[in-house]
Amino acid sequence: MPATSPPPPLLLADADCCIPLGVDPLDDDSAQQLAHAFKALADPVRLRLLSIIAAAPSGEVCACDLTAPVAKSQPTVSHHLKVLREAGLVASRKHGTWVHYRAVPEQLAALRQVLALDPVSAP
Amino acid sequence: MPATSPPPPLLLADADCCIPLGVDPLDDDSAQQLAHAFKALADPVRLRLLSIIAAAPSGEVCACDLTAPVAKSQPTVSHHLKVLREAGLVASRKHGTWVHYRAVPEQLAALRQVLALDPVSAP
DNA sequence: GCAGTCTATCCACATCTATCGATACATCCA
DNA sequence: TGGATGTATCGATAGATGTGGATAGACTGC
Repeated sequence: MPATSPPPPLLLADADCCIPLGVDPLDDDSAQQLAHAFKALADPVRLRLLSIIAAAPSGEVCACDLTAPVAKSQPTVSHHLKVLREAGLVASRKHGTWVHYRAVPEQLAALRQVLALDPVSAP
Repeated sequence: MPATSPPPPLLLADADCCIPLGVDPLDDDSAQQLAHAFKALADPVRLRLLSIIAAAPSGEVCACDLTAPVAKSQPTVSHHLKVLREAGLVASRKHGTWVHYRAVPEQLAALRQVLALDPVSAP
């Protein structure tokens, strides 16, 4: 049923949850959002998928070219891509039968900023 | 039995697994190590603990002051601190009966570097 | 020594998650 | 229109993980 639309990828850049860890203790809500984002990175298959996508010269990679490098089944790769998409780390674009994935630099930058200890070292 | 010593915290800075994601696709071993580190960050309680430790003015926090802020039991907090310690994100120091925890900036910097897309933006 | 306190470990349990076969959906082409 | 292909979803299952009570170990002060 289309009553419940798919949850939009949470954009950390828009939230107030990206204060460097060393500056202010996290409140509970921010910690929940950040944990969700880091959870998407907490799997070797997803890290490899993200690195393949991010390192692509064209900036985009067809999903059909992602199953072989990670040596997983097509449903498994699709599941991991969904997790990365819902975490806002990648974005997808339909191109006929194929789906092309690209990295979202803003989300990666937001996570980098959180891992900083002082406010100045955050780019 | 003390035959098996506790595993040392894996130091990403010493490994060759900290190449920015956008530069080179990750090999399987590097992905495993990185996933282990990000897994430590993939829990809201651990993120809050790490932020409290990293934001401490003295640079250290007694474990006895960490149970109340996160509203978890002492065994649970001890477990999460162990995960952070084994991931190399915090270090501990015994001070009599108490144990003081401090953040490990090098490990956080290594993870930040991985989340970069281009080699120059890595500090 | 002994009681009290702080920390880590052990154990059990509920929940979450990665994985893959089967299948549905969407699109293209003949 | 029908077959082929790429992708997403469903269902089931094995393994990982968060949580806390009970308990052991370490240290302090009396």
